[in-house]
Amino acid sequence: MARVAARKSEAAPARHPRVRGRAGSASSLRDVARLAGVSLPTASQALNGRARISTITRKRVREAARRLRYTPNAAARRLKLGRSNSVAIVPGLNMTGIFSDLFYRAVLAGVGSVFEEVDVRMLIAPPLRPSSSAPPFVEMAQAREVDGILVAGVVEARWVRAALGAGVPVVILDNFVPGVGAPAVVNDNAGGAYAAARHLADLGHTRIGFVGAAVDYPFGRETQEGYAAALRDAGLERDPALEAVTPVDADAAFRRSGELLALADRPSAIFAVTDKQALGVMRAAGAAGLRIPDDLSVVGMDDIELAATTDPPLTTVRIRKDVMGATAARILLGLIAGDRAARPVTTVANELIIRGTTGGRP
Amino acid sequence: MARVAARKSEAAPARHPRVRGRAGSASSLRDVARLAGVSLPTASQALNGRARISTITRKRVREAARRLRYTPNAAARRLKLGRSNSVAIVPGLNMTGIFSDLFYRAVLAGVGSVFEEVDVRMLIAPPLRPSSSAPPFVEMAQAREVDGILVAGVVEARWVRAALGAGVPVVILDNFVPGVGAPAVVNDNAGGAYAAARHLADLGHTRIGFVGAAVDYPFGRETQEGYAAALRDAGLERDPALEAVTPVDADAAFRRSGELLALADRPSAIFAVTDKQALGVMRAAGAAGLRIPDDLSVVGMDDIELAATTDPPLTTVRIRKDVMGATAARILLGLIAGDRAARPVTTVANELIIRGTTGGRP
DNA sequence: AATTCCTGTCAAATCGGTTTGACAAATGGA
DNA sequence: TCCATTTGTCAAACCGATTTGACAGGAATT
Repeated sequence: MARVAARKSEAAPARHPRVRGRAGSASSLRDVARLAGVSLPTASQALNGRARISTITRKRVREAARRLRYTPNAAARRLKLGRSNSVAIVPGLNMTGIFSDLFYRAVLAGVGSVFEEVDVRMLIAPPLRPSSSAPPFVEMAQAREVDGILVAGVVEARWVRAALGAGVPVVILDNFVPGVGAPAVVNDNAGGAYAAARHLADLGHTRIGFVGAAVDYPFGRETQEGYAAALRDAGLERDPALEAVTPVDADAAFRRSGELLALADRPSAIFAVTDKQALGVMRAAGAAGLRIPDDLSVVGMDDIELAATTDPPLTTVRIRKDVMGATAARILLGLIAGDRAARPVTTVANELIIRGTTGGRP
Repeated sequence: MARVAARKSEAAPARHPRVRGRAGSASSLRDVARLAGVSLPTASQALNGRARISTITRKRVREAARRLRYTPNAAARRLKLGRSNSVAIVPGLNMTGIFSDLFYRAVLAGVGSVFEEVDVRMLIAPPLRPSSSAPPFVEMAQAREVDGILVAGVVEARWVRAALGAGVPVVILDNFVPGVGAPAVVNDNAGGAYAAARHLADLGHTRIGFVGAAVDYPFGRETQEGYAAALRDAGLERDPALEAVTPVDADAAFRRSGELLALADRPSAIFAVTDKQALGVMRAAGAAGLRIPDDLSVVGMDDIELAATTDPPLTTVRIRKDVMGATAARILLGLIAGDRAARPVTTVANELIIRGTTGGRP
């Protein structure tokens, strides 16, 4: 029964010499150890530098690793270490996809820069859809496929809880889910709107129009509050006739602001809560024969790329999306590292960018 | 020396009852097997359905798995199976970041839809930078961290070779690297330009201006070729005075096309190779007092979101970025599955979208 | 009743690393 | 010279799954 032994490939040099470089055959630590003439654990230690290894041995192992183009197998390392060194980026319910949303695109640029720096992988999870079954990111948490989860936008509380229950930290971007242990990073919508309206008031405008967004969402509500607070602080009366709520796109804003401008006592300035809407306002001004900023001042919010190239360039409140993203990423890294004391909500301040669409009262 | 045995946790029920549900303690297959009263391999088989397992046992195991919210550990499975079920998306040298580029954003929407469907994870690799050391995606290949790589844009041939050498297939989007075994998916730039110019010729225009891009890149060269071919086929002479090359942005195009329109024998139509440039042309027309399409026809290329909302809406050649992305993804999946016969280059056709900026010759 | 064939289950090996602890050799101190 | 350290290496255990093959016990066949 000579068939018994000969399990270990050590036994005999096999029929063929070892096939190296064949497609699909990465070299393992075992190969490195063999080439360096040391045991497998020694090779591991030599490369990772944890234990007492003689300089000469370490050098031999390093050289062997280099020659074999050795790269540790990611799955093996993850299994042993219990960390995946990667995070999931989850497009929220309000997004059509991570790549299809202008706002999140910018936010994620900030996220990416932070994770790249510390060599953490970013996994794009499939976008959330309303559904009764667990979304993929929950499974990813339970499978320990990721060390942390960053949700961008709207998400159901129970799924966040499920992920946290699996021991995987979650940070929520641009949205706050109360009563769940997940810290959030949001824009200071109220502050931004305040700055915009205040800027117009400071220029001497007394009839300041408002093109807002639906108040059922935090964004719409908060910007309206900021606008109202600015008027109050400037000693101005709010006039419901000057306030409009429209969907967040240029066409809708074009139509509604046209009506505002047709008023006998029309506004001399308009604050639109998004640049897209501001673009619509500008078009409406043109259609009404009003010059900007001489006859009408306009302020937007967001600072989209296009804002700098309109004619005249748009004064706007810049939402620092990259900062939001980077902040969220850093908080998540902290939680992964074991921090327990993350603030429930971190608010990122805006920046007023004064360009050419605002001027003194005519 | 009673300390000897008692390694296996089976031995004694320890001081505390098993801590389940503690944060960070996912349940393993061992837990499931124990709860179901079967051995570990039996549990595995029961869940994966490969072998002969009695219905009753299978049911018991399934139930146990459900109760424990068992999800197989991703790293363990990957290690054993030798596949990671994920692919890397690599932003090419010409991109500032995967999220910062309008073009690739759209392409990646298509990529994402395909991979989501088959439950393959998408890893965003750090953007390439010119450097002598191996970019991250090569290491990811060598570490078998991904099963395949999708490069979007410009990439150095040697790094592609390195990844292929590690046995990981690569597909290149929007660029072709000759002499490397990586299939490419590109847009039919020449065909699109041909369609645009031909459309103008068919409308009766004989002096058709061209606002192109630098010919050192394939895009610039191919669109110019398409334009030239269309004129030739329509029996028109090319006039160098009507052809301009500008950076791909609205301002540059605005200036250069202004010069074209100032010519005594000005063009009655202009084809700009990108929508951004076409926007500049439209502005130049406005500045020169020319009405569109009555005095000047304009065609762009790309079909950016904005194109549909200009005044009048822009006639353009739609680059089907989502199709490009989906095609590349499918080819990559094929290669991962073992296909050997992928076409070196797959060209995706464009679509002429006729809107309001083109009309018959004045 | 003896033999063959299924069925259902499990022990053991494996994927490729990391880490603990044992041990031999070299060094230092008395 | 002898004992106590220190230093360098390796054997073995482990992470959490999958898969092969051995082995009982029951059913079917002769």
